[in-house]
Amino acid sequence: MSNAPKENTAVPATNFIRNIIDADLAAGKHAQRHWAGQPGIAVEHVKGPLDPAKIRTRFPPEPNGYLHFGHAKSICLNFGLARDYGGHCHLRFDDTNPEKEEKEYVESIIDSVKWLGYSWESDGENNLYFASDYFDWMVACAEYLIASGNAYVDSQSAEEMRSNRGTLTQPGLNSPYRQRSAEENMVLFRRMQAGEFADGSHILRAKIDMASPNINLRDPAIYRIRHATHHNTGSKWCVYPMYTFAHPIEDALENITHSICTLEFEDQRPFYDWLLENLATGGIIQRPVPQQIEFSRLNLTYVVLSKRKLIQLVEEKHVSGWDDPRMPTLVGARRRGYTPEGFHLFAERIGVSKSDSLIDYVLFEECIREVMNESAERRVAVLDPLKLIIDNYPEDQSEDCIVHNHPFKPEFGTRIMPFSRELWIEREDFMEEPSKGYRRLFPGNMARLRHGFVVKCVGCEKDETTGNVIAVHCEYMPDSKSGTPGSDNYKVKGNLHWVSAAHAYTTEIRLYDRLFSAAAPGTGERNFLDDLNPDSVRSITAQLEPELKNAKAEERFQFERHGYFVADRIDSKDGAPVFNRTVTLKDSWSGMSGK
RNA sequence: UGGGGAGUCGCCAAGUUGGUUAAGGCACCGGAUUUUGAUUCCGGCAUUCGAAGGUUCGAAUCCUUCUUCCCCAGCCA
Repeated sequence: MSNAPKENTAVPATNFIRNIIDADLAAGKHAQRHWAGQPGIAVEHVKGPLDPAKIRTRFPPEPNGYLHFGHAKSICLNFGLARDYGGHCHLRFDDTNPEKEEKEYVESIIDSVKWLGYSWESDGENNLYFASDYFDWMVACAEYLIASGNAYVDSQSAEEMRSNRGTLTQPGLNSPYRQRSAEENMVLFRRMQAGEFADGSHILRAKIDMASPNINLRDPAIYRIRHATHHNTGSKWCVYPMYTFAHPIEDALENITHSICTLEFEDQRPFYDWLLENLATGGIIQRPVPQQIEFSRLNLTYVVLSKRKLIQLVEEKHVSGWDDPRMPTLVGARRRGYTPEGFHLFAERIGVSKSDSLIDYVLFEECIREVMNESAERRVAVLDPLKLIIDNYPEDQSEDCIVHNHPFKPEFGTRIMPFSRELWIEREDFMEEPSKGYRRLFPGNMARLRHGFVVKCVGCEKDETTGNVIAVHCEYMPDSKSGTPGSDNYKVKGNLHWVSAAHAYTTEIRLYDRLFSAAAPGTGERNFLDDLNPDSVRSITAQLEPELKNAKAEERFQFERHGYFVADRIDSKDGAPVFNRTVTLKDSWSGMSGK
């Protein structure tokens, strides 16, 4: 088998984040951090040995929805960096808002990260964390800020705060409560914690600069009152930290070295640094403090990734659910048949940068094909069946054809396909009046029934009323059987796939196409729903080779000349699989349809 | 008219202390092989780095001006 792909000799991908890490490592920036074996404040960590992890990154989803392709980019980045640099990547649930988060999402996120092939357990560490487990420390940090005069309790209403924040071009106004003493602030914050106040009546703010040109520095809210039940802490707390405040502390407690997030948090970085510098000065956390690094989020053509829009697709039933194979969620991708390895390749190929990008979906599809071309066994499926009758083949006879499971991987073995007088072939593989360049079946032409015999087309039968072709007739060449001596004496251009009608496994196949027909759904004034592709799924009844009856849920195959398919993990039964088309094969023949 | 970012081939993206003909991938276009019109292979594909000036023997890399796009005024993350 000579056409195996050559080894990938491409230079390893580099990017600005790797450059930063390379420089940090060369400078020994993080070499002196201690690690207590678990997250903690400085006094805990210093008791531990030097951190064995060269770097620590983290993937910090809020458990308020399902993971999508954008998260996959971040997951591959963070876990990939940790793997490549001898570090650890933590999976951390950023669950600081009790009203939006649910356990259901936690489970799904864990499943999806595992499915992508990553683990937060290694070297005796289990780095799965919940920000909500740090609430005691966060309160302590807040109280330190109060004690050091860097935070105060504001008693303005949300509306007053907003109007006093100023605008993009005008500075804000100091709150009338800004000058409260540290003692008074401490008492008030303790009473907030004790549940003495109603939601919204008071709020803890960092005391920075109401005139800052960076609005995030205009005394940002850091702790709010929320009388709500939290998925993890139940009703233990009635005050919850804001992301702005919580995230840097989570990173510091976990010894994160490189805190990688998306571009919209860039304006947040000065506060990130301000907070951590304060806490390090107070001896609460170790130095050096974590560094926030921002990269551009993933945008894909023909796809929407905003949570709001995905929810709308599900709730308004434009799709069957979060795991609909057309959804850009990871649960959807899994059902569709996309592979973790495909995501890895994709993440590697798209790279990481700070420029806003819109990646062509075909790039993703090509990654999937590339992975599946290597790994998927080949099978035969006739999607649009037309009867082929071999006139000179005995009616009551059948014979075995031995077929390789993979064209360039002999180790994948062989299987048997029964051949008989009546076969199913693809309707588009016959043309009574062939178009230019057509090399399949037409009266007088010879073609090979792949893995079987060469046949010569002798005519067709038509429905008398509709004029549709209902059967094609051929004569076969008994000495042309694939794998037998002399079979190559027949030089034919056309190669068609087929399934013995008497032996076929008849089942449902779902042909998926892109969910949206516009490259950028909902651009401008358009509603993204107006760009929904009306033909994004088509369910058909197909004739498959008998071997496919034994396919297990989630088994992937290449259906030759069609594409890659997966046995649906939800709807397949033992001995009765149904298939989803993951992606078509590339096709440079313009006459081929069915895409 | 505030602040923070980004503009290198159709789509991504290397390059960043200025130094020979501007990596690589995807797409695309040839051509070879092929019992998948798939795969594989071979070849082609930016005199130019948002624009205009300037510095220099020499600039995508430095300076100036201009321009386009993205983000920020939640007690969301």
